[in-house]
Parts: sequence; structure tokens; C-alpha cells
Amino acid sequence: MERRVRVRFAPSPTGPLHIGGVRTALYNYLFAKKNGGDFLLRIEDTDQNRFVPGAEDYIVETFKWLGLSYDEGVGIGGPHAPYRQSERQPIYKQYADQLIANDFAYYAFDTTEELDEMRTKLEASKMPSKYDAASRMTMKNSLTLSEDEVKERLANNEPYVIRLKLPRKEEVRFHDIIRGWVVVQTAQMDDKVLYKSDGMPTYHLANVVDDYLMKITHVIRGEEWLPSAPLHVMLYRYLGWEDVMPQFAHLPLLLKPEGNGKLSKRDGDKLGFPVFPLEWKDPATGEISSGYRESGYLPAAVINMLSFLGWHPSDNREMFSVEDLFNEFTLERVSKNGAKFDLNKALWFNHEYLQLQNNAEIAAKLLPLALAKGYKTNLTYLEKVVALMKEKVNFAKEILEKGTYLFEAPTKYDEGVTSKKWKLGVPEFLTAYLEKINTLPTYEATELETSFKNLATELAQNPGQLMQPLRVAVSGEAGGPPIFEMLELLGKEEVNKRITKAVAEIVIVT
RNA sequence: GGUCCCUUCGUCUAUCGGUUAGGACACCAGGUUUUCAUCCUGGUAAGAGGGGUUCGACUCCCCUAGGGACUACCA
Repeated sequence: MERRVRVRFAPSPTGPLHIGGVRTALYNYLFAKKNGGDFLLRIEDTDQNRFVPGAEDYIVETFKWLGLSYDEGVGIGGPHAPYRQSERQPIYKQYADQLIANDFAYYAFDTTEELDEMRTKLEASKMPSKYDAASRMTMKNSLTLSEDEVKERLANNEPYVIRLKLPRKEEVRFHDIIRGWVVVQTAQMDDKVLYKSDGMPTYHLANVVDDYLMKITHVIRGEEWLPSAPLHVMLYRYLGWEDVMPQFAHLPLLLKPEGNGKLSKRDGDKLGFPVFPLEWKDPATGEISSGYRESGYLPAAVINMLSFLGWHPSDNREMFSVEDLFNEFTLERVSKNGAKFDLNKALWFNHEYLQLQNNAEIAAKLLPLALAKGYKTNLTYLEKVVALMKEKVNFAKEILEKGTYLFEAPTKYDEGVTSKKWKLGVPEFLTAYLEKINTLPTYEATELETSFKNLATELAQNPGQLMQPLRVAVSGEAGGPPIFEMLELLGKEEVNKRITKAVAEIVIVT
């Protein structure tokens, strides 16, 4: 029987989601959409010590920003609620008990000190320092203690954990959609704690139990989970769920652009690009880390960029809308090797998506920012600014940053230009030009340009030598949008003011 | 250290035994813009090394090297 595809993204709320986590969520989402299945958001907060306030909201907010809608999960509920593991606490114990009853797990009473001692001893004798089939018989657990003592300890509420009882020598194999067959010997594994002394399950137990109860069909997660996947396979087997065990797909990691190691939360802004989707303020330290959203990245660009970090279609297309990805995403085409994050590519994607947005839309987003900067402007004018500047920038907000002179008269003039091109005769020319264009019936770019060239010819001057002075007089900058379009946008009154001011202020350097 | 995973241009990658090893970003050059940028055209640039298997290997196998992950009562 074909089961309905159900996948989940199951982050732990220990801080802001980083961009690698976002990609994992994205791949889950795309896979669900592609296969007409469900995408769930489950919060794995079984470690109360690492809980960070605001982290869960941050995740939900990230999903909203990127448009990754989920079918069940925190905030919206669903048939398998609750979706927060801390609220599912009562569920897990019975499965741990079931494992004990079937002799697949046991109680362990060892203290931290005893555990440490065991490990240092084993290490000293060059033995693998694991709590396993070999070492467990030297420890304090329900396999070594008498039945009465175990009962007594439990009755006295002595702290205990429940450990998985792994066979000494057995082969565990499973098929990973991305990596193929993975084989591990139980001799290399250890008797992982499934149930902690604080009454909470560990990740391993909670994850398997919830995936089973929530009818998850595919576990798509980061490669850091690959080493514990065999343990999870054993859990499915011992719990009697092997026939409905999800298929695994372990995603390659996102690596730092330079040097070695995986991209981690700590990298923050040190690398010149955000590691987080949204800006994050650490509640403990107050430290702020930048986010893609606040940096001006477009959701569609982030999705496209992220989807290509580890996945690629069979042809050469690179611009993929979310809908395109729905149609074409397959786990089989996810690559095996880790991907280094590339800032330039991210910028390029954003540039491309910015060009696709219409000017009015961009202008509307920019208006509050422009007003906040103190620019006296409006939507109509802003839209024209966007039209002039859009293709030059990677981020919409750069239009305001690079195009200050489109809103305010320059207060200083590019010295490279003034020192080289602001020569004798230039002020006179500009004044004459002003007079000429002030009589123009329409203040329009082509007219302004024709007048400029005609005047230069009349005065036997090289227009090329005068273009830069004109630009600098009006904008203060050496570069910028096509000069006559800029004049048209600024309008007669403003151009008059600026040129007059420049002529009066710029000193001819001889 | 042990276990597992990975290895094509600087980066992301295509190739599923036979290709002049393709694309994109970045970089370089030329053109457009009498500006900067954009844009257009072109260019530089890769199968980690060594063994096999095969008529033939980037592709399959083995070894070596390198990178990464994991190795908690964290996820």
C-alpha cells in the first residue's frame, strides 16, 4: 500500500535557525509539494537546559517570510497534536518501558562520575570508551544488579536512565536515498540513553516515536545525523515498526566559504554574509546577528540560491521559482558532497530577482525607508528613481544609499572630477546650458541631450569634457545613471538650483 | 584516536563507460554606456594521487591522501 508522503522539519529551539537548517526545511517542503504530501513542523525541545526563548517564534517567522507553509505543526495544530515534544512527554515513557519489557533496553543507575571513570579507564587501556555490550556488565544497571535491588532503587526514586541494549555483534544496514546503502556494525555503536533521568526522552527515542506516530514516510535531515541513523533503525526494529520505517535522506552539509568546517551559528557576521534568515538578537547577551531579510534579500532569491546549494537539475537552468522547484525537485538529484556557501552567487541571485520585481512594488517598499532617511519624496517620484537605478544594484535599499543625490542636493563634489575636469570655461558653459534648457518647451531627456550637444558644438567645445562636470554639478558623484535622464527626473527647478550652486562653489584648480 | 560520509574549473555543479568534460557565479579582455554600474561578446580555469576491471574510465572496484560529520543523561 502506498502511504501518503509525510515529511517533517524538526528543529530544536536552541537559538536562531541557521541557513543550513533553512535549506533542510526547504528540501522537506519541496519534497512534500512535489509528491502531494504533508509537511509538518515539530519542535524538538526535550532538552530544557538548552531552551532559548524566542527561538520557536523565530522559526515560525522564518517560514512565513519564505512562504514555506506547513500542513501540521506548532501554531496551527493538526491531527497529531501537540507538536512540541515537551508537551508530549507522557507519550514516550511507555515505549521505553516496552523496550525494557522486551529485553531491548535496560535501566542504568551510573552516576556521572562513574561514567567518567569507566571512560578514562577504557581510554587508558586503548579500548573504545563506550557504554556497550562489553562494558555494560561492569556498570550499575538492571543487567548487573539483582532484580530486587533494581526494584528497590526504582521504588526509592533513585535517578536512572534507560539505555538501548544493543547486540554485541550484528550488522545494521539501511538504504539512504542520497547515499545508497550504509552499513554499520553494532560493535561500533553504543548503548545510547533513550530516556533521561529528568523524565524526558532523548532525541533518539522522541524522534523515532514521533515519526512513527505522525506517520512520517521520509526523514530528510542533515548529514550530522548519519552516524546515529543505524541506532534509529534499531529502534524501529525493536519497537516493531520496521515495516513502516521512514526512508532516510541525509543532506550534505553547508560549509564555510573559506577555510574548513561546517557553517555554524557562531560564524555570524564574521564571514561577510548573514548566517541567519532573520535578524536575531541573543536574549542572553543582547548581541545582534544580521539576517537575510534585513539585509535586503528577496525570499524568492534566497529560496533559489539555497535550493542550488546541494541540488541541481539535469539541465543548465538556474532561475527556479518555487513552483518550478515543486515540479522538478527530487532527492535523487541532491549531491553527496558538502557545499561551500558563495556570497557572490547569493548577490547575483538577488540581483536577478530584483530585476524581476516591478518598479511600483519596489517603490512602495522603499517609501517608508526613504521617508525615514528624511527624503522629501513620494511614490510617483520613487518609482522613477527605481526605474533609473534598479539594474545597478543587488538590493532595493541600495537604490536609496547609492542614489542619495536623487533626493538631496550634493553637499560635496567628487574631487577626482573637479580637479581634472572642472576647468576654465566650464562654469560659463554650464550657465549657458542652464539658460538654454530653461527655455525648452518640455524638460525631457532627449531634448536636454540635444541642447547639450548643440551648445557644445556652437561653442566649439568637446561635449565629452563637459559631461562629467555637468554630472558632478548635479549629483556630486563621478558615476550614476544616464545624465540627461537624471536631469529630467530632478526637474527644471532642482537642476537650476544645483547647477547654480555648483558654479558658485566649485573652485577651479589650476 | 575510532566509526561513518565525501572528493570534476577558485565556488556551486552537469556528465549516470565512448563528450573538443557543458553551464552559472567570480575573475580577465573587448564592446555598449562619451560616467560608474548594468548589459552583450569572448577568454582563463577542473576529473586529488596510485593501482586495477575494460577495446575504452571522470564515470565501476581497491589502496593512499585530503576534507567533513559523529563519537553526551545536546539535538
